[in-house]
Amino acid sequence: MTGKGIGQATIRDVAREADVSVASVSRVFNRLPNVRPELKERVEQAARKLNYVPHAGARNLSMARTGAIGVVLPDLHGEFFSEMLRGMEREAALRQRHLLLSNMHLDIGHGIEALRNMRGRVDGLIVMAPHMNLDDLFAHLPPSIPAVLLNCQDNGQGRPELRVDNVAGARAMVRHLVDCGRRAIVHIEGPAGNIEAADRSRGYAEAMEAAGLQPVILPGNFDEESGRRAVARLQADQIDVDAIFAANDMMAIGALVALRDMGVDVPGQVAVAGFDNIPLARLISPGLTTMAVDIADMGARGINRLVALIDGEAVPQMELRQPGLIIRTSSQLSAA
Amino acid sequence: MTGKGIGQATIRDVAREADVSVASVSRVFNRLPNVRPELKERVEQAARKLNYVPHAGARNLSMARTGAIGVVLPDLHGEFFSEMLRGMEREAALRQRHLLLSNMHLDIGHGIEALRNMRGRVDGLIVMAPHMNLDDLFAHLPPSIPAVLLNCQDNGQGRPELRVDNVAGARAMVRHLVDCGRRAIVHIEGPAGNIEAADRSRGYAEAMEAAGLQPVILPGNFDEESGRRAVARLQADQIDVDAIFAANDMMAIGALVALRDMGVDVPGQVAVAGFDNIPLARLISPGLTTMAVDIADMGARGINRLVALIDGEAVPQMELRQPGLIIRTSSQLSAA
DNA sequence: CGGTTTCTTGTAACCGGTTACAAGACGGCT
DNA sequence: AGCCGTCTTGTAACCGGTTACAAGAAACCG
Repeated sequence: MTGKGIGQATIRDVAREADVSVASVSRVFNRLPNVRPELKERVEQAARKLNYVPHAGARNLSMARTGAIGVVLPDLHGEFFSEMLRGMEREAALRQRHLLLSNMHLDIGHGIEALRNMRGRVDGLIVMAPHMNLDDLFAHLPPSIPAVLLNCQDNGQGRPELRVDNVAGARAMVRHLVDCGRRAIVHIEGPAGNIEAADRSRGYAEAMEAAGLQPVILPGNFDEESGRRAVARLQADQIDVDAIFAANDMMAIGALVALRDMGVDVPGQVAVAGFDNIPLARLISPGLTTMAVDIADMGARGINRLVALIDGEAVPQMELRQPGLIIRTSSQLSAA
Repeated sequence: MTGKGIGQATIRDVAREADVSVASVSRVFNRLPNVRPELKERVEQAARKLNYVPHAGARNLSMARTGAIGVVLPDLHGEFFSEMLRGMEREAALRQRHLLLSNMHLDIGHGIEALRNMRGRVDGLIVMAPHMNLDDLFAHLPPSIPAVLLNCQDNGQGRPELRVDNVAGARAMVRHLVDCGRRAIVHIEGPAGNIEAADRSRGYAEAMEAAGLQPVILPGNFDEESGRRAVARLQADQIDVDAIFAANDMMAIGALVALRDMGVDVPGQVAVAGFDNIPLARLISPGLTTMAVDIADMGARGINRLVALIDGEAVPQMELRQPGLIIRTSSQLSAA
């Protein structure tokens, strides 16, 4: 035996110490009403003496309920995910649930393994996987585990879903930029295969066409650095531009910083806009115009739905949330 | 019976289906070598047919090991915690561990309950509680559960600890500001009762005294708004100031924004400095001078230590990490 | 061919709780 | 006193895995 100590007291130890049955100890700890005060006192004393703490794992097994929720995210970089997690945590704490983190690093085989590992560990799953096909993902999972999907691609499993209307949001942003007098509006796209990126790109293209303007799309992958690179590319290729609409705020900020370094005036010469309204968007200078998705709230609602689902209540199959335009300095009217 | 479905297949179902014993099924799933290929094939086929996924909870109970690590944080606001969490997640994934989140909202009674709830759910704990007395916290917990403390107050429990040398960092920052020619250096403090805030405040006061300068301390509580308020207070009270050293970056940024709104030139009239080097510090304009703590790395090392501890290896009792000065535009030499 | 070793497989106890069920204690009633 | 209902308490099965141990089969040996 290692030096790990004598192991912790179990419910049977307490029962022996208090000279009662395990059932009684269980009743005391679960605050069931039908237990004589004198006996209750004896049990509590014994538990204190042995420094007994109930073993949650054993409890979970016998009750077939863990009180935990599995959160499967593609990544943890940036404020987007931390905001989402914050919202989830708030709601979960409110409902006496824990959050079990698991990120699936792009690779689907790994993702499936991650999901299977959750069985018996959590009561339900929140899955945010804008970058992968969910049919593949859920195919290897028993269908009875409750799950709520956040910003995922279409799925045939009929699971409840929360989504942001990215197409409409992107359209609205283009219209705003046009209203500000911009014409040469360039879009920096998100990573390939990401459904949110694709939707925003589509909204952009549609709105540009509707306005009779020529769409110009540069590649990106949602991080600051790719926003920077896009601007460098614009300069190198001498592309005419009076507005940049990035598919998310981090890229917009990268673009902003790059433009600042190049001495280009924002919004004087070029307007910049993003998407998500991460906390940073308000703090950066100039303030970043963006489409507000209440990220934390979305996470919270996801948890909310999932808990309802776990408790067997009916939940709406799908909710499409409309993002709202937040106008800040970075898209002020151009001198006209 | 509710409409929850017929429940999932268990190891016994698979055993029956494949006409073998549960032990054999277990051996197949745990990849033990001593099982005849033909039998292995039969088990795998049965498992596929029943869509069997092992129940992690049951496994954990019988092996007395969960593969999960409990992370107890005081809050989830702001980039500091999300960076820390990101670092932890990275390291945990590397070591095939899950993270179970739990934040203790300031209240110690609640905190104790949160810790107790972790027994049987996790193999060990990472505790970051700069704002509460750990003796109280751990007194109600069996001492045998492994735990690593991050930036905590002194504790008599002799648990491994990781800490940032906040006093030295604050001193270094004051010296830097003095070197830049600043004399009227005001400190915006963190919340009362927070050990990190107290240490930074102490470092500030010591360094000011050493430089023969008069310390001036304003209250704050680590959020942006309190940085803003401190600046308003400075203006209202007509306090003479040519540098503001906030106890963390978020307050420094609040101060920066407030000064910007007031038309005060940074760093021309007033230098601003923070502490932590959150990602935002680099992006804001002017760039924020700050003390760099590699937050994500610290989280990762915490996990690393904890895993070693769980595995019964020896780990150093305490590590004091030195933060590094990052000079950005917000503290450029004043015109002299 | 019998004895020993090695490999495969199954039986049943165990992890630490919960809980259905039964039995005993007690009080109130006729 | 006898009967019944209510309240308290204990016994033992169960949740779904792992694993010590034993037994049977196969291989190897002299």
